[in-house]
Amino acid sequence: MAGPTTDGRVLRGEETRRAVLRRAVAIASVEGLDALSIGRLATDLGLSKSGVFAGFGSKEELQLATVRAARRIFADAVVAPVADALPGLARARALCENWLAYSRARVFPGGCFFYEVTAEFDARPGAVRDALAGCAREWHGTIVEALTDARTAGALCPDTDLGDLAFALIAVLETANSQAVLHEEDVPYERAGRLLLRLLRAEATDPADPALA
Amino acid sequence: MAGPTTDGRVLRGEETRRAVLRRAVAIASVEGLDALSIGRLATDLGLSKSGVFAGFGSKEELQLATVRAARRIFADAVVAPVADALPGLARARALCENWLAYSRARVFPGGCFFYEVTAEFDARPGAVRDALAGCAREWHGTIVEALTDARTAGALCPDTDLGDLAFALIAVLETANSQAVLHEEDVPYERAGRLLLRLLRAEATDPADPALA
DNA sequence: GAGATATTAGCACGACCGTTCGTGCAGTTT
DNA sequence: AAACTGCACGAACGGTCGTGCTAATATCTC
Repeated sequence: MAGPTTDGRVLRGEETRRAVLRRAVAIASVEGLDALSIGRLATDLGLSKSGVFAGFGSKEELQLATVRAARRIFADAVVAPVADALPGLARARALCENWLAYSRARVFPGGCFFYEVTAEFDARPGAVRDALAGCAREWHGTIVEALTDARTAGALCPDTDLGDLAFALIAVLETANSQAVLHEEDVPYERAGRLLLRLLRAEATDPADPALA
Repeated sequence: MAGPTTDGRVLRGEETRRAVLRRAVAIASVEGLDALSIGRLATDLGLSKSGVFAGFGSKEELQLATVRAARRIFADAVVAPVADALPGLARARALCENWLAYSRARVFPGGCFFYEVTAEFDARPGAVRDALAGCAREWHGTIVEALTDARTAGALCPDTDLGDLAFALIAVLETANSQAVLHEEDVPYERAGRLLLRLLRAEATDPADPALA
């Protein structure tokens, strides 16, 4: 019945949960989800260990909540802004450019949260891995969707393998992030920008398409 | 003056060190270098904690030794076999194909050791990060060297940016590993195989070069 | 043989881990 | 005003962590 709760107690609770998660995504992007410790979060935020624990119920639930929080931040930074862009090729390119900007700006201090954390959990079955696999599929799907629109609109060759193209785009993005963070330099982002355009132009019906300017 | 030691005591020591590292690289490729614990290694191998500790002197030295051990395994699996291949384009391609086979065969149970561990440490300054950055540069250099030979031999366009090309090849390899491990499927390896050839052909003077068959 | 040396074991330490419990307090409901 | 609800607290639990010590045990040198 009641809409969003106005109970001051639960509102305060949600606020501390948010504060914990804000700190958690930052730590995890640098040191991984395993390095999240309840005691450390509590100390950092001036809370009690048991208070932090109670807000999530278990370490794994804290990790899952952290993944969800990161997903939201990523969506806001990378996906949401392309709503303005035209569908199709322009939107696909905007997604990639936004991604590079998101990594470059260190929206998460350790670079892309999902790069760090997926490498950490990709070989460890469990709820966290499943959640991360879901995020990866979602992002992959977002790109494929934009590419599909582009092909439907006639901007991409009809026989282009969209799965391969999306794979290649994502590969360029993630590697740019990885090398830029590891070596602390910007060159990888410049390489990625060039390669992105080449990959799209190679499949475009009109290499001089204004969306690829 | 004695060459390689024949002292049975140090030989035994080296053997247990090797045993520890064999286990360590396997664990680290799945769970990361932070998940390496001296007590766990000791239990797994039926040794005492202090025995394992004494063989390395500190946790960080154990991590560094693990990286060195992984580097050796990688070099043996991926780089060494291409000595037979002709230099140039054929060798560049062989490096990439060997890399895919190395990931696919799970030479390390968690997929590529360096993918896992580099993501873990890329944003954490320290000796481990430096060692990993060195390995990355070395691998990057190996590819660029092969590509340079190929261009010198006239197999690649003279104006090809070899850095960009090496970046793209590595991007495809690492992403294949990442997605294959995360989703437990083989499709990424097939995509990578196709994309590899496309990338090389796009820069080749003769797209029908037998090295790209 | 005796004695030097290098690898391993046993044990203890302080610190931190995730988790559980009982309690206090602020806000809501009646 | 009284009863109830939900968040946060402090203290404590059993474990594991990395790291020091001090023996014990092989192996080498003489």
